[in-house]
Amino acid sequence: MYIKPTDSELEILNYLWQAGPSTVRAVHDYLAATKDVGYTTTLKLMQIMHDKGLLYRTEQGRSHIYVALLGKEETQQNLLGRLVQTAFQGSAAQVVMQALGNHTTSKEELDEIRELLNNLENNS
Amino acid sequence: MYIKPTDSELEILNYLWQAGPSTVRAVHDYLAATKDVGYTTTLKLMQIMHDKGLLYRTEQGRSHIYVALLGKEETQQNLLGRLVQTAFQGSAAQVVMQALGNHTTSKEELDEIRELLNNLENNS
DNA sequence: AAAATTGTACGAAAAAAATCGTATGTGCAA
DNA sequence: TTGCACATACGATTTTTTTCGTACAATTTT
Repeated sequence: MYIKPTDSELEILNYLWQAGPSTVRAVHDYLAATKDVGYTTTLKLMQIMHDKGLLYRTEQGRSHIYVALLGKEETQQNLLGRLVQTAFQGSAAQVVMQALGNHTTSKEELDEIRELLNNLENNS
Repeated sequence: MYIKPTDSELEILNYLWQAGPSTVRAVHDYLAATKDVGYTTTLKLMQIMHDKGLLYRTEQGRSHIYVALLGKEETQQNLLGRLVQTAFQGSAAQVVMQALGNHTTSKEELDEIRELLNNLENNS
């Protein structure tokens, strides 16, 4: 059974996926840029994530370096899958339609999707 | 600012969207069919949702009839939009690709998506 | 009419998440 | 060497969500 990261945890994971192994300080600076939060709050969150097995950490001098243990794509898949089940009655097509209809997407991306569509049809 | 329904609230909303105006009893029977939960728990949840403005209710004899105040599509859009932002860096195309790649979708649905794709491209 | 059933209200507690203050240790600079 | 900067640990609190027991009223059954 997968663990569902909370919204706060996801913010931290996003940073770690993008930045790679990081200190609490780095993560905190990133979070503090967009919201009002204390350093110890970020620290505690990351400690809890470590306890839960969401993060690995190693000592570096007198601070710690944290690494995400969940993969980005794996987590996206997990979260998307949940949403499909809980809010879209399991219909991926509905999700796709809504996603396409309500968010702007470039021509290149649309072409990419079209290609994927063709591949799917050929292999079924 | 939109209110994000919790997972439990979403289960109730799903039933109300599908069944229309319903009593707590009806909702509870539905929930109890798939999970172990007490009647007063469902009652309280619906009372809280009423307090939050997620449900409207009217008296019917000595019981209440509840109606969802959030629209289904509106809520789906809201939840999907959040996921796009929080887990997919705002890229709807990524969501589409993952949704298509990892869930089975019928030929009819794929065709429907393709058509939408064409419409999008023509109007941009 | 008495008893069982079925409904709401309400308080409280349990569980999960998020927040922060304080203590404490270590390295570095004045 | 004294003190400031900065790191973790940890406990406590607050907030949100979920759960349920108990009280009480109305209806239905026996």
